[in-house]
Amino acid sequence: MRQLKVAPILDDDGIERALDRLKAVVKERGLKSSSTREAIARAALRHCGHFSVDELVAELREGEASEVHPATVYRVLPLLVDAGLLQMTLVSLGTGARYERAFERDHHDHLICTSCGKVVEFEFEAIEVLQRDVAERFGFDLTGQVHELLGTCGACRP
Amino acid sequence: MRQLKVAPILDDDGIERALDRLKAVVKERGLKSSSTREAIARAALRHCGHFSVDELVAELREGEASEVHPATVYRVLPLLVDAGLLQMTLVSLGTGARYERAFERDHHDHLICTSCGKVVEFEFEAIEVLQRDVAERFGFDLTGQVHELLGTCGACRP
DNA sequence: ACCATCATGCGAATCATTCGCATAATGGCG
DNA sequence: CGCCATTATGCGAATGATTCGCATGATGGT
Repeated sequence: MRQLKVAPILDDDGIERALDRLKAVVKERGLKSSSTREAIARAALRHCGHFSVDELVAELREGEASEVHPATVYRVLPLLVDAGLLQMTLVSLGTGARYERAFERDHHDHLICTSCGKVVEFEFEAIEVLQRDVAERFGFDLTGQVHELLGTCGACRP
Repeated sequence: MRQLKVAPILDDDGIERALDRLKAVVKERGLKSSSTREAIARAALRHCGHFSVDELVAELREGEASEVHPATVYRVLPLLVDAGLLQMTLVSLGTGARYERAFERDHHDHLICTSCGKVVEFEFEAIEVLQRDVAERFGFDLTGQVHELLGTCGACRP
């Protein structure tokens, strides 16, 4: 088990690789390219931590795509998830979806303090092995998972 | 690891024990008793599987509490969760909260087919041990968790 | 019984997300 | 290179779950 540092920034080459992957998915589905979608992908990939749709929209408006409409972002994000660029996280907090980069990044789970909101990211291969065992045992093809541990951190306890 | 059958019905004695626990929490927080809250608790505890807020409201309207307002149910459910009578589940499906009984029931996780919606409940002590390890390692007091495995079941694959 | 406090019903308000539609961009094909 | 079918986008309205504010009713300690 190990705690993960903040995810390293994805360098320019990494971004290109991610966009290539996106293009592949776009082609495979018979979709068309679009600069807005690419801008959304770039803005999302820039992030090191978790971000909300609103934050992403705000950043895009400041920068490359001053006209993006939230609806468009809502339409594009699932595609980025399918392409493996992002994953949805912190579902258990309930207040709107949050995303984080999944491309070229170790898979990890979250430990969340329900009192102060602190989030610890950890990677624990042993758990993943067991998860795969479960899926196999029941004949499932594992495609995703939500695994969030909720509790009270040391600082929030008397 | 073992698959769980449908949860057994909680018998009358069990329901009384659950209500006692609820009363204890109510007292401890300086709240007051109420027949509506008890009716909501009873209706919720009757369920063997997962249920939505709407379903619960509908049942209450048919039965013991024909006047309950959804807002009240929304207010009461978190208390029942805190008291350990219920837990929120199937968060990853996204469409509104679902609950299930947690009182006098083995803890378990869910394996969900994203294609047909089938849900397999399983209990896997080894995973829980590791979860506790993680919490301890980071100084957290574990109070809850969301653990849902998503995939495609055998029947939904070619 | 009295009174402060909590619980409830109700409808309006919120908030994230989705939809419908009109318009713009894209890409394959002639 | 330009046409046409198809996809992408912006926009604002619609949705759907959940929450809020408030007036009224129930509860429990004194």
